[in-house]
Amino acid sequence: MPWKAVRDPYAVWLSEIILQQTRVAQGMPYYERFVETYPTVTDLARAEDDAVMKLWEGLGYYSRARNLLRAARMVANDHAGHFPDTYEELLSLPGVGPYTAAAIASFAFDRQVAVLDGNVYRVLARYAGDATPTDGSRGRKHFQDLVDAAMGDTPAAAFNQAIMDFGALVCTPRNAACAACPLSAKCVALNTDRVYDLPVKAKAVARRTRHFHYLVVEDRGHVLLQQRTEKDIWQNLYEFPLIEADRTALRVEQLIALPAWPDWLPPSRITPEGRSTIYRQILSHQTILAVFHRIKCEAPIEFPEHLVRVDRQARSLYALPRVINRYLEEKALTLDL
DNA sequence: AATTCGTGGAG
DNA sequence: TCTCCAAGAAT
Repeated sequence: MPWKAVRDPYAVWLSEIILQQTRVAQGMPYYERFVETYPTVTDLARAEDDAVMKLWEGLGYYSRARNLLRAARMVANDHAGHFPDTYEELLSLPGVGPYTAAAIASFAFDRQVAVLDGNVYRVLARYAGDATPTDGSRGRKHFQDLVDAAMGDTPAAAFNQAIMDFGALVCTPRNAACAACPLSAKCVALNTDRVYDLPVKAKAVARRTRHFHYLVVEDRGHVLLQQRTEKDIWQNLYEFPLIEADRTALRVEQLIALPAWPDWLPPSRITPEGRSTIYRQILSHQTILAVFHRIKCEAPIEFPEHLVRVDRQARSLYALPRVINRYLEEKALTLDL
């Protein structure tokens, strides 16, 4: 990884935020773009919210982007552009939790703290044959104790990098390299044939299905977008005006009758121009079924403040959820009709 | 403490 | 198509 030898706290922090719940291959291009666009934390602190969201577009878990900017502004304004160098102070930054604080403290400042991430859970649970559920506060405390003991006085930066690399390259979730593993003789999981039963997670993921009807309102060659502000998915991202319903099998003529139909879009002034196929977007806890309805405005309409009538710069300015971009790409629509 | 927050790759 | 889950954090 390009940042592996780097000790710059900004680079370490940025890469660790990007890699939260994210594969290296997926996060790498984002890291490159961020350091290129914002070489220092001060540069990032001066950025516009929408610009940072746009750079984060497609990476998911967008609270990371919002907290990234909040934290950058705290470092720039409250710490004179210098990252705090202790675990506790790092933990106080928005978006920096126990794992990330330990990673920055050890990699950037040589503090003697051990990281606990998905790799560490897996390596320790297997090696010790430990079936304590890793989700939940009790499991977290337990495995933190184990990794603290395992690290001992070994220099933290080297130990943390090594145990995570070991989990990522040898003791992998599937197809672990047990035959080549230097710990195989003492690995309890291997010697009791439980490698793929560990680690244990107590809870399973439950997904609910939601039905989104997007109104692609074309007004004299432009399109209307609105920002998501509710405490819900995709907060701060932009999307077409949305009507959420209980099913996808609805046409504009039926949507008009719903209470959720926007009052600024009078049915008398529009012409429905057909609906898209159903787009499915799977999130961690939801399945979104989205239908796009093209609607032509016959006469100019007035719309509320929270809507933006986008010109040809739209796609370079506004961060959109993947499902919106997939629709635009498939339709070869650039928003600048 | 339990839920919720995206997206994509692998099997 | 379906499940798992990836250098977790906030609420």
